[in-house]
Amino acid sequence: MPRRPTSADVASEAGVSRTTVSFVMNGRTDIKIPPETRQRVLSAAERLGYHPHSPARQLAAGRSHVIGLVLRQTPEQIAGDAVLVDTLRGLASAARTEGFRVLVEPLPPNGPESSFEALLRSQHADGLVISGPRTDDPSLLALAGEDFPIVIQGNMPGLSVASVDVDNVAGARRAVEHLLGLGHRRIACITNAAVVYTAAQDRLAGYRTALGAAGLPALDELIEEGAFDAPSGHAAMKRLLARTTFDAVFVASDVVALGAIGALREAGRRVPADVSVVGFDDIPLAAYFDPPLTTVRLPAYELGQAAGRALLDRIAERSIPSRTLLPTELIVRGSTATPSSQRLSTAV
Amino acid sequence: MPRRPTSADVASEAGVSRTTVSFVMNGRTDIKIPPETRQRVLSAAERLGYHPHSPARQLAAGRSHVIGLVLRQTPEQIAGDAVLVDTLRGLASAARTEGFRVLVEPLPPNGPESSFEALLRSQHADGLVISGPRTDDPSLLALAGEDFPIVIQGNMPGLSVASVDVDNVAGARRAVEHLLGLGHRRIACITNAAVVYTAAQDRLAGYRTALGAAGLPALDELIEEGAFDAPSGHAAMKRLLARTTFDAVFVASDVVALGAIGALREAGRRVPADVSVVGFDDIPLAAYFDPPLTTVRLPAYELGQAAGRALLDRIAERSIPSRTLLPTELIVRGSTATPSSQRLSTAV
DNA sequence: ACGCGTTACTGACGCGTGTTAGTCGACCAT
DNA sequence: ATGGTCGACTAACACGCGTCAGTAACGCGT
Repeated sequence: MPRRPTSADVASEAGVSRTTVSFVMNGRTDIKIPPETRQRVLSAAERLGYHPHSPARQLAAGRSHVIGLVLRQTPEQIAGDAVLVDTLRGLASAARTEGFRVLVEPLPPNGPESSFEALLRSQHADGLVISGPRTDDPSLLALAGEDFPIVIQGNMPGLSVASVDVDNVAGARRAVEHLLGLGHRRIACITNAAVVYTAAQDRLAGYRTALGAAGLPALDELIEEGAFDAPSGHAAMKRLLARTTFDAVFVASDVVALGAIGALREAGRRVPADVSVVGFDDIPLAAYFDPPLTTVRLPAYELGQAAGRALLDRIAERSIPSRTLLPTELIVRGSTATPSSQRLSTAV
Repeated sequence: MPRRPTSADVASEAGVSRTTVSFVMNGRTDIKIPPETRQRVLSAAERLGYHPHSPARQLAAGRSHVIGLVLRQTPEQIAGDAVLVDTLRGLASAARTEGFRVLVEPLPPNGPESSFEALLRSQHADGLVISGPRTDDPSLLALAGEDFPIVIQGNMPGLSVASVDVDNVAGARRAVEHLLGLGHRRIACITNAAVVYTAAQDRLAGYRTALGAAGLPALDELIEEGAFDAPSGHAAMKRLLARTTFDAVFVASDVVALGAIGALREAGRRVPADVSVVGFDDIPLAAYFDPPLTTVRLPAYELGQAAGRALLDRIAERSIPSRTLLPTELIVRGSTATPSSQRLSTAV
C-alpha cells in the first residue's frame, strides 16, 4: 500500500526542491516563480494526488486555521435555541473566507470549567467564539487576561473582551413601542431567561425604556421570568394571569411566547382579540403559530458572520471594535391588534 | 515574553528525559514508571503550566483526534432541522469519551463538491459523519471506495458504507397504525421532503406498509410532498384539500405538519375534530402546538451518539455493524381523535 | 574586467511531539 | 564469578512542512 505523497515526492516528481513546492502550494506572491515552473509543480501534485498534511503545516506555521465555537449553555438552552444553527452557518462561512474551519465545543456551564481553555493553550484552535458565557466564569476571566483571541457572542459588561451581539435593547424597545402605538397601556413582559443572563437583562431594559419614554411606569407585577423553553413561558403566563391584568404582553423569545400563548388559550383569553403578543427572535415557525406571531427578527446568520469576522481580524491582529451591535427588525403579523378590536371581539 | 513551555522544559524541570515526560503525559500503562517519578513529572508540568502542543502531537502520532460532521444539506434544510443541534451534542459527547473533538463543515450540495474530501486527505480529521448526503455525490463515492472512516447518518442503500439512522419505516408505520386504531380509514400523507431523500422514502414506505397490513390501498391521490419547512406543508395541504377528502393525515415532519395544520384551519377544518394529524420528529415545540401534536419521537441525541460511537469504532478498527437503526416512540397528544368524536363535534 | 542587481531557485534548520531500540544498574539463580 | 532478567530510564530518529539565508547564473551598465 503506497504511502501518502509528501511535498518531497512532489518536488522530485516536478524536478524542483521541496522549498519551491511549498512556495507554489502556498501561492506566495512575494516570491517570483515563473509560470511554467509553477505549472510543473501543480501538475506533479495533481498527478500524485498530493494533499498537504495539515498537522505538519500547523506545526511549522504555528497556526491551526481552526476557530472554536464554545457553547457555554445548558443542553435545554442549546436545544431550544432555534437560531443557533444559523449562527453556526454564518460563523463557518466567515471562517471559510480565510481558510479557517470551525470546531464546536458544547460545554455545559456546570461542566469541566477549564476545558475550552485547553483548546487555546494546546493551540488546537487559533481563537474562540464564546456563546452564552457567564460573567463569573473563572477560566474565561483568566483567558481574557492573557490576551488570547476571543470574541464573545452576547453581552458581558465589565469584561475587556471584544463582543458581538444583536441590539437587544433597541429590538425590545421597538417591540413594546409597537404595542404602545396600537394603544395598549398595560403591557406585561415575560423574559426569555433569568435576568442573570445579559440578553434577558437587555431585552427587559428595552421594555422598560419604551414604557418610560411613553410616560408609563414599569410595574414589577407585570414582569415574569421565562427560561428558554415553552414550558417556562406557559408557567410564567399562568403566574401573570393569576396575579394581575393586562391587555398586551412582550415575550422576549418566540419559543417562550408559544408556551405563553398556550396558557392564554387555556385561560380563555384570545390572541390578539383579548391580549396582543409580541415575541423575539423570529424563528422559522413563528409565521405559522396561531395566530402568526408578531416578533422581532434576530439576524442569526449575520450574527455568526460578524462574530467570525471579528475573531479572524483579532487573530490576524487587525484592529477590531470592542463591541458590534447588529440591528433587529420588527415583523408585524397577526398576534397584535388594537385594543378597540379587543372590545369588539369580547362583545361578540 | 516567555515562550510556551515544551515537554523539554518539563523534562529538565523534573530532572528526567523528554521521553519519560511523554510516557507520563500519555498515561501509558505498558511502561513502568514509579509513582514518585510520575508525580515529579506531573507537578513540574503543573508548575510550568505545560499543555502539549496538539499539532505536534498530531504530526507525530498520525492522528488528529478530530472527527468531522459534514452537513450536506441546503441552508433551508439545516435551519429547519430542529433536532440537528441535539444530534451534534450527542456526537460531541460520544467523541469526548475518547478524547475527540468535533469539527462542523456545512457544505451545501450544490457547493464545492470535494471540499470535505480535503478534510480527510489532509488528515485534518480522522473520520467523518456525513449527514444528508445524496447517493450521486461523486466525492463521497470516491472516498467510500478508498476505505476512509466514514459513517453516514441516514440511509444510503447500495453504498457499502456504515450508516446510522432512525427506524423511519417502523416509526411511520406505528404512526399510521395509531390512526387506523382510532378508526380512520381515509388517511392522507404529506412527506417531509421530496422522495429522492431516503428518509422521506422510508417514512412513505412505513405509511404504505401500515395501510397494506390493514387491507387498505395506498392511493396516490392521498399523497403529497413536503419540503422540510412549514410553507411547504401549508402548500401541500392546500393541494390535498383541493383534490380529495380524508379524515386523518400523517405528516412526516412536525415542522411541515405545523404548516399543514395552518392550511386546515384556513379551510375551516378543525384538528382533531374534523381531521386527525400525526407528525414526526417530536420537536420541542410540538407539545405546544394548538392542539398539541401527536407525533413520533426521534431520538436525536442518541442518534448523534450512535453515529459518533460507530465512527470511533471504525477509526480504532474495531468491527462495527454496517447499519444501526434506532427505535422511535409514538407520543400521543391532542391532535388525534376517533372519527366518532369528529361526528360529534361537527354536530355541535 | 568588474561590480551590482535580479531572477530562480535550494540546503538545512526548526516546529514539539511519539516511539523504537537501546543503556545501565540491580537483583537473582546457578 | 557468571549469565540472565527486570526495572527505570534515555538518545536519537521520525513525522511533514515553513522559511531563512544563501547561491549560482545571468544581464547590464561602465
